[in-house]
Amino acid sequence: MKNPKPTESELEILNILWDMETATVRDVHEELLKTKPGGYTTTLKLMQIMFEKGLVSRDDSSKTHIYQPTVTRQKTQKQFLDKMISTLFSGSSTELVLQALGNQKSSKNELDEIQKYLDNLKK
Amino acid sequence: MKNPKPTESELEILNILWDMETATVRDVHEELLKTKPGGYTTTLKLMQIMFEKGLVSRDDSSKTHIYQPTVTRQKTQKQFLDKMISTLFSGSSTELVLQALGNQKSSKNELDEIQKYLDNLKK
DNA sequence: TTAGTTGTACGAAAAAAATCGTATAAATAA
DNA sequence: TTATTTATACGATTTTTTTCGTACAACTAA
Repeated sequence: MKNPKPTESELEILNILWDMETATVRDVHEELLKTKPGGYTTTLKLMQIMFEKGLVSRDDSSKTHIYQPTVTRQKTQKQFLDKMISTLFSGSSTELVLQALGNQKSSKNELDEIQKYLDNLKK
Repeated sequence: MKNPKPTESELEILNILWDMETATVRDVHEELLKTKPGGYTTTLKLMQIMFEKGLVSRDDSSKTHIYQPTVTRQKTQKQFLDKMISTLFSGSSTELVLQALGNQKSSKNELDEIQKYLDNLKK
């Protein structure tokens, strides 16, 4: 599979890897435990599967392997956004944006930032 | 379960129901076939499960049951957006909006619409 | 050296989701 | 009436995802 869509659990792990840049299974597992119970080997297995799928790479030169994400946060965000726009917003990113803006209200600063961005886009 | 998160397949069916307002299993199945192969009973089973979950209601007064979505497109959009914002955009809807705007470029008209919306929000 | 600790590999079980076959009842056509 | 078509119900199987137990190797401390 070229761009395998990460599963829910894999996404949690990717999030940690994106923050840490580089991490061992234990690092990731400890971080996961903060929000979700589970055994160490579960995390290990997941990361092994992610390695097989090519979602992460690893340095196995020493006993404790060191993992890195191979997909970027941005790319993955885009992957999920695109999917969502097509299946839930009939292909209209505008619809999604309006809905997202309506949902949680952003601060004035954030709105300004978006407007600035829009002005740029329009030029 | 109060607000069960529809699965991928259930979402496809909901999309059809949202468009048709009301539909039989056959209606839905025929529509599904246009984009995805599969047997009739598969669709039937899925819709039965959705009924059990409360995602759809049905009128079974005649032999051929007539289904309706019980969740709105909007509510479901919000449900998935919220999930996505929290797991993939560290809780920032602004980040998501910027990313969505950057991805596919919207037409000038759409951008205007968003700006108008923003102006309204800021007041 | 030997016991304990920490790590990976791997298979298998459990859980969740999707698919389908078969039975059967109701409607329809001949 | 009888055969055919068209539905639902429902259990079973398959597939995908998640979880975990066990074996074993490498490192660490005594």
